[in-house]
Amino acid sequence: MDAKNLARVMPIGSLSDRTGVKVETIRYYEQVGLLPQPERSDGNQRRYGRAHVERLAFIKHARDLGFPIDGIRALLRLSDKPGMACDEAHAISVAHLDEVRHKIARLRSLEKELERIAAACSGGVTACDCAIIEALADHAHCRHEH
Amino acid sequence: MDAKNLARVMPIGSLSDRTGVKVETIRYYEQVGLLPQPERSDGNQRRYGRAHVERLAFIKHARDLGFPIDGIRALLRLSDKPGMACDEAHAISVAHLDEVRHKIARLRSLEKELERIAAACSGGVTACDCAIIEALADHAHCRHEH
DNA sequence: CATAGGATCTGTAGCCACTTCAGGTTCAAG
DNA sequence: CTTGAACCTGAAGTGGCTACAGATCCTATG
Repeated sequence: MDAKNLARVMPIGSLSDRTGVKVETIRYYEQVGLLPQPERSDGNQRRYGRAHVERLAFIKHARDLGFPIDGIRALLRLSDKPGMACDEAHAISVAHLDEVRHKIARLRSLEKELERIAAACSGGVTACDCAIIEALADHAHCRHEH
Repeated sequence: MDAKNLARVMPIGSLSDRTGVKVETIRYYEQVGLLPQPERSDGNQRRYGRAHVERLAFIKHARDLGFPIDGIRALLRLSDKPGMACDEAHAISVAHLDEVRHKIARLRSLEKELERIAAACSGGVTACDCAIIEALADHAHCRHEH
């Protein structure tokens, strides 16, 4: 019974518990227009329903996947008026995927460079003076672009 | 001759050109204590020398490698008093390398998930209603953790 | 039914690492 | 000497929250 009641007129803390999104973040999402303003209790506290849970779960999932707020706003707009939406949703996702791949590529070249730099000096005080700092001081030492 | 003169009493724009760091960013680095305050012209404009070029190049290189400002501050402190520094520099670099590797791992699992989601709907208007939006709405569909 | 204390409210400031802007001053070429 | 590019300061904006202060509300217990 409790669960059902909660589903109808949840306060913000319960919504937070259900979705794993912090209370402050929920208020932030409302402020920036991702979540619609919910009804309020007599004492002016937010009361959420099932629709809010679903929408916030959608937002959280997309954020976890790294979509920026603006991208999510676009996806939500599409999901509100379904039908024609597919092409556009696909484009947004593919663009995001592209970005993720670029980030991966970039980080991998950083990884290689950092490995090289860190290996140059294994940490003994005597051996270097200091290879890491020297490597950072002179870009010409690098074997990879960044 | 011009190059040598520039090397002695460069204005901020030339320092920017030489290092590839934007003018505003240079002033920002000064403000947060990464770059020492340079001498000023009679008209109160910054004049930089060779030492600044080197230090700024170090900073830029480290930033390009993704070191946070605080890490760079630490590395610079070490490079100022050489000798004992190596252990610490090594620790900072290895910690950073670790972080980079974590980011890569995380991004790779996002990549997989986005690939799956984007492939579910190839973009044709007719076929889906819409698989992407559905996938985002329900975390339970996911094949990977995130 | 009173009260205690946890949950919620608003509004503001802080985080990182810059970027942008407004409104002024200085410098160097012609 | 004039023009216009470069430079100056200080404040505000960016994204995506997080943290706080000080007030109010809600509900479980005595």
